[in-house]
Amino acid sequence: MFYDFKKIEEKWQRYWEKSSLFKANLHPGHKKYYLLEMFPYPSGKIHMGHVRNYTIGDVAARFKILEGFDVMHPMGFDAFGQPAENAAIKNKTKPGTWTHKCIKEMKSELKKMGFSYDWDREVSTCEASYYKWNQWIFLKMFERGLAYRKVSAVNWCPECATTLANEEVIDGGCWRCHKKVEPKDLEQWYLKITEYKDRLLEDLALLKHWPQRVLSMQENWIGKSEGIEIRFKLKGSGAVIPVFTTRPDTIFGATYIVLACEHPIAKELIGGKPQEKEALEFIDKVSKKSNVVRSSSDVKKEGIFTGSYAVNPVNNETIPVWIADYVLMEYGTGAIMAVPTHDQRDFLFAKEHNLPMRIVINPLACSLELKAMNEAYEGEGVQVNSGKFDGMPSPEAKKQIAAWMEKEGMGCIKTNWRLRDWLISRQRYWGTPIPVVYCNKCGVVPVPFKDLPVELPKDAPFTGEGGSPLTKVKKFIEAKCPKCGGKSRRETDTMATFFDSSWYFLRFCSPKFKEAPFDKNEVSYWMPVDQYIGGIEHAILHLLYSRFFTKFFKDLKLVDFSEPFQCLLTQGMVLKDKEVMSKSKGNIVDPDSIIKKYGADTLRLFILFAAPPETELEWDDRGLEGAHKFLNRVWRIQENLKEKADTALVRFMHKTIKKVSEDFSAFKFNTAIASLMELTNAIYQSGTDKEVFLKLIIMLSPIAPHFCEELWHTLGNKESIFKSPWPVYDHKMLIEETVTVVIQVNGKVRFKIEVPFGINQENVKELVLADERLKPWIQGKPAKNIVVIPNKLVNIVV
RNA sequence: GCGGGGGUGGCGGAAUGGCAGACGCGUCGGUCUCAGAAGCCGAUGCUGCAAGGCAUGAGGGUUCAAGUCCCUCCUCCCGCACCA
Repeated sequence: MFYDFKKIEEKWQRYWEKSSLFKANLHPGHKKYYLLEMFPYPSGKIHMGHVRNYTIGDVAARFKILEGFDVMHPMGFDAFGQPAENAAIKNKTKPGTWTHKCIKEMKSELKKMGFSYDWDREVSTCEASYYKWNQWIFLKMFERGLAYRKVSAVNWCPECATTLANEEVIDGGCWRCHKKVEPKDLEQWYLKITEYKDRLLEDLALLKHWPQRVLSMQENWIGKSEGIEIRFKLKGSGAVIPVFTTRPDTIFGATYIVLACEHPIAKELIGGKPQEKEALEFIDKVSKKSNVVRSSSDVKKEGIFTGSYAVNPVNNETIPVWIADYVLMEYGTGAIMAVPTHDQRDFLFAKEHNLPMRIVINPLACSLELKAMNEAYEGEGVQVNSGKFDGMPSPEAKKQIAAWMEKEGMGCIKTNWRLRDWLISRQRYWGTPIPVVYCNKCGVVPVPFKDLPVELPKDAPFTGEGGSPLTKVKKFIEAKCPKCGGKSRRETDTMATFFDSSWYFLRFCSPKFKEAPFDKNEVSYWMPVDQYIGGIEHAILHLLYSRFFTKFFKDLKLVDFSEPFQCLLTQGMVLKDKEVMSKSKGNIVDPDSIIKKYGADTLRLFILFAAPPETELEWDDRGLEGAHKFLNRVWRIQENLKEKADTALVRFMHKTIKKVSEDFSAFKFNTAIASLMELTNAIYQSGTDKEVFLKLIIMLSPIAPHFCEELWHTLGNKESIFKSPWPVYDHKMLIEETVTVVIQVNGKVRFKIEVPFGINQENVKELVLADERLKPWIQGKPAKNIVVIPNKLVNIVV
């Protein structure tokens, strides 16, 4: 009664592996298709998120195979990272041992899903044969000044006892453990991603097939803002405070200056002033507040007068200099010019502290009155109180004032960016060693290329006590300086794991290549990735870093494209009871248990049918049973095949081929499945022959591959179903003999008529007007207008 | 605040400006059965006895025709954010 999914799935998984069906081969002149899903961290078990991500990818890959493409569909493991160290401490094992065990387990789970990976290309980032090239890339960057060391206040996660990149800090907390991140002064390695900021921003325009959401997130993150840096001279000393603004049109309304508490000149300014003690206390108080508290916008803006004054260069006005908590040292110059009338934050601050205001822009419709204002006017308008710019529209004044100020030497036009250089040092063991040594004589010395890889020592102690285990391995630390041969100390920090994943898609093209990170020929054949699929959580970090690396390789002339991923699909999350599945919520559905109960094909079918790929998917046990029921329904058809299918069914099949082909190409798997269900329903109505049934099976095969392969062979085929061509539809068969035309009166559907396909407009009109059913609706009134949409609809307006 | 994406039956979700709710789940009914399960067949937006009327977050507009296009507003989700 039920098909034996367990037997079938194991059988075909073995068959596919033995016949190397999914081995990607390079055939110059063929159409290639590189399909990539984000490789997983090997935690040991796959979860529903993986199942969804990889099922979407697998269907796309198998569809392209059937369409005759050379498909490369590789898989590997993002194998470095902290969980392995935690596991090593907990289980008294080694991170490597634990990781390899997890990879083995995870691979076996992936295989149970029947994914069409070319396992010959598997890479794991924790192998020296892989991370050697991380080090190679790092050294190439070092050569070009793109990898450098600097001391700065870094994001420190006390829980993970390591530093974090800006991108890894989310809401002030660590992206992994969510603990509050603290500032800490450390000398660390950075990658100069800011050198590529313009290209990273501009080339977003090339990514026509990326989701708008991801593009705008990247744009936000890079954060370009154009304006002018204005030089305000201090009254007395004549020292200059530079101030960045995007609103030069408001400069004549700048009535005071505000410094960030951390501004280097702040303490200098208050020195010897009557309010010195109070001001120092204020600075101290603010510095103790966390960034999260400081940046919540509903908090009252606090500040204190420094006792010093500056001069507004455009009108030589003397204006006070304040210190306040609402100005950030990290952005711009750490000092702002305050225009309370045209900036809401300045407005609130000025009201609070009784500071002067002046209107310099009037809205087009009315005139502002200082006394009547209860918020700042931030819109466009016409300049007033702005010297020779009075009467000019403010957008024009924005440009002209900036140009004039630059000419007069009052400031310079400048672009500010939010993007910061990428901090890659991590105080961890399970990562790629940064290939440098520190020599007392020669300073920072890179390890020569010929000495790569710098291998991770296998015998580091895992005690769970603070600090990286690498700092305790004497043999590793003690090194010979490559320059002078003298005693030197090896770098014990390792690279952030996002380094590893920033180029793995290139390694897949030639996973065993020994001369370079990748073989240029293979890469020029397979790259760029035609379709990349993964979670939205990587919208910034991983995708931005991968784009950066690709541009770097282009500059090295190792690749000839600027963007690594042509099309991007970000699949939605799998929810249970409207919440993300998680251990802490206890709402996890384990894929393995579903495979045992219903088989992988049912799981694949359900997960594709329940929602479009991009949207969230609500897990539903009953929907899963429905999917299983459908497969059984298809299974039963083979027992009752007819000699010859009806013409109507054959026509419907051609329509289905068209619809499913289009839907698969557009990743609309849910509606493709709906069409296949309709065809199945039609077969149940009229019966079918083998020909039609085999076409149905081929169309279903990317989704339920084991199931379809079994039916395919049962019906007498010898080769794999994935060696057969994708069905083509016959245009002629799409044309029906008769069509149903909807008759509307005044836009409302009243009845329908059957007419021959392609009947001319006049004839349809005649038929309709003569129809008895029309009479009650028009009551003898003459038709004002008759709209005929051929083969579809007639609308009579009376 | 800025940027992006949504809001359609009891539920998941369909609809190149042309029959709103495909397909599935659920529910109800029938068939088969000693009985049940599984199959199979049918019904299922709301309202109304019916003819019909009303329905795509709210309100306006364009159009012969609007879930779809335009305007105003409400609301939810995501990202960035005292970013000057």
